[in-house]
Amino acid sequence: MYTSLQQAQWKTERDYALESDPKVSAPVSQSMTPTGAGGSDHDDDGEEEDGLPSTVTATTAGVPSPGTASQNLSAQAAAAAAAGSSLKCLVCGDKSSGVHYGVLACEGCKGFFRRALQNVGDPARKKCFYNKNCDINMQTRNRCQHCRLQKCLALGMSRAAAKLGRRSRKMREMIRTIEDTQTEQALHGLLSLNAPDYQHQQQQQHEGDPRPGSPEHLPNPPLSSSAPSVSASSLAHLVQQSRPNASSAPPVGSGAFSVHQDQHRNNSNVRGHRYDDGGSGERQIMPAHSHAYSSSNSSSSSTSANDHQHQHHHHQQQQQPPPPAGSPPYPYLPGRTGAKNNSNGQHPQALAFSDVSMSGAYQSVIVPNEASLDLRKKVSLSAVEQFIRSPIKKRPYIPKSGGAIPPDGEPLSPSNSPPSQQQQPEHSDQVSTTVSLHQAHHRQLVGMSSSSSSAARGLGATRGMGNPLNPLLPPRALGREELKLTVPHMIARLHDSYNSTFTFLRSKLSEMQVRLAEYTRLNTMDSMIGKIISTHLKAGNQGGSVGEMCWHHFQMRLNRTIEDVVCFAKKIPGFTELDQDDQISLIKGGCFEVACVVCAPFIDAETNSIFLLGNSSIVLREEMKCGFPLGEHFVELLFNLCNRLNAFNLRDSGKALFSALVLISPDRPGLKHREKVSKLQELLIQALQTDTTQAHQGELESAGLFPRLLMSISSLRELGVEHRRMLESLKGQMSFPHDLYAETFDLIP
DNA sequence: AAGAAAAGGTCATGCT
DNA sequence: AGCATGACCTTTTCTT
Repeated sequence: MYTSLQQAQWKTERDYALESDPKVSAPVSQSMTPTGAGGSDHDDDGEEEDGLPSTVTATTAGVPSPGTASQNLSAQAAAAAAAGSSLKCLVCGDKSSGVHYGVLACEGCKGFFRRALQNVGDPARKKCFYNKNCDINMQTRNRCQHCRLQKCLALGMSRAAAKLGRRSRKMREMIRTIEDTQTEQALHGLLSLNAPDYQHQQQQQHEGDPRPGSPEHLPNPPLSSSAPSVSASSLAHLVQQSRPNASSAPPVGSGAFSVHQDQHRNNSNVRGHRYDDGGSGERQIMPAHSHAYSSSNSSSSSTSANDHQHQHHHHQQQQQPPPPAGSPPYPYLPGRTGAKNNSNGQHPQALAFSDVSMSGAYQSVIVPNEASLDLRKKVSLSAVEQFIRSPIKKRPYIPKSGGAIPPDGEPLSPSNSPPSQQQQPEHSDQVSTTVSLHQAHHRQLVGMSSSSSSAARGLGATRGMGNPLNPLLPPRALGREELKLTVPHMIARLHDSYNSTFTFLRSKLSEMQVRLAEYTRLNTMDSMIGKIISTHLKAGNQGGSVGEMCWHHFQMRLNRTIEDVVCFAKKIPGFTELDQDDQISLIKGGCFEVACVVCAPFIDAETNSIFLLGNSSIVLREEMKCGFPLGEHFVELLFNLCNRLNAFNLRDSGKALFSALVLISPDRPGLKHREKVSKLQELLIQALQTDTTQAHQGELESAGLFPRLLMSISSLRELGVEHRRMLESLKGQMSFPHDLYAETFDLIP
């Protein structure tokens, strides 16, 4: 589909001119002269740095195929009509030409990101001259390379993620059925994880080129390794022990929870040694993980992106307030792309995010004037356009967040239109999206099969529907059991469960803040003193490297969190109704990833450090890398992903729903009844979307939050794969003293 | 084997 | 002149 679509979208003014004459279907011959100079070595940098082999294209001075272009253009009209949609670039809102580097992107952003990967250009230009929160849309995308790149990365663009872009037609259709265009992009990673071909892909990775440190080519641990060996395991015991009567739904409310929790805690105490954190009596932190930008297999992007960031920050350090060391948190928060009217009255970029169009029926809403979208070449630009178009530096750009007055009296940019105006389209579209999801759910409830076009129909039918706050309630009376599986119930229940389960968060986060303040103050006084004290603070680290100390705390925290995850999982409505072996499979498969979500706040982007709960010490990223058995790459992924998750600024309810969604994945190995898990997952998706829409209503950052969350699931998965892979390689070389951890990850010899 | 999809290359264009 | 951009192209990889 994308082929025809992209053909339809590659229109320059020349094409429009040609189209005006229907007889002229062939493009002006622009014979590409293959210079043969090709053989670009650009990728070499990235490959060395990020450990990712780039796809080296053999540039055989190709023979231009004259027929191709003609065929392309002659098919344009039909293709456009058939496609019936105008997919938007998630970065800038321009017309997308397909999925590039894992993200629906236009040719411009594709090329931009490619050059970024190739590390082409002056790094100084990658600097943001504003507040690192520049709005990126079609008109402004050339103003700030830094923010554009950051947005690309935040959306999950990476060389490695590109592989997720190739999926079967069947898969693509399935995705489209489920969601609107924008969310489809976000679901991309999630659903592809569920797809059989994902596992196949993992198998291939396992068998494939094992390049150390390169998740893209990591030999994954055998999938069977994560399949549950249920019988008599302590994990199974945990699940069984506090398992509520499967025949009766667990009551909503803390009472029932506390019983389970108590059981759970008591049980923990029995294995008290596992929680011994060196005498502090505190639970330790388990570092989470991540990836500041790339989604899946982000390694490649992460590296090359890091390269950029490092260069970028090197420059910044000379001219601007010191940025955080290493990869800073992505400053471009989702919502910075809020709807705005640009000077041409063209469509606000936010529409790219809120583009719910699945069919041509909505295209007009998204792209009122196609021709106006073509901004390049030979078009005489208006003064305003020229102002907007001219790139980097000279432009006095007014960042949205600051709301500052333009430095030299320029008129306010369109980005400064009142929030109410900006958010209106976003909100309404989100509502529509939500409604379409609800309808899909309802179809399931009533046993209807969904067709590929049903989403679009549903969307059309419900556009403008009222009551945005409760669009998900099924329009029919529900039985008691069904009532339990409604979105509002799910949100309320999980919110409670999250807070009652991960009780260490509040106190430990406060402690972390105190430590961080102390740490920052000392570092400000004197970096050397700070370093010394930092090292001193790492008490209990006797002899070994900081990385080894982190490893100790990492295992303890994870060991403990696995229990919490079991507890939390059982409070997910519908979870205990799953097959018991499936419950264990889900927990085994997802506990690490949930732990990452829960513990992400203990990574601080500003200081680029992690807070160890066990001894309350602050450890810098670089310090942790030294001797950490899971490898430097793992630490990189961990920090980047945590920073990315933290940037979402999720409320507790959002974290709870997101954690649950991470856990309830029908692709986990060993599942017997995937369809049941799949249904539960779908409900969680709806709940998460509803919650993020409502909880972040009115926040500029909320635009695109939901899709970004979904996309980050693939990053989490990637980190989980890396975690298992590294454990596999360590298996025979060290002992794992924490039983639950060892059992969960099949480390027991 | 054919077709689809995406990566990567080339170069006209416009800006500094 | 040098550089960034993006439209259009070929090549490669994957799916059917």
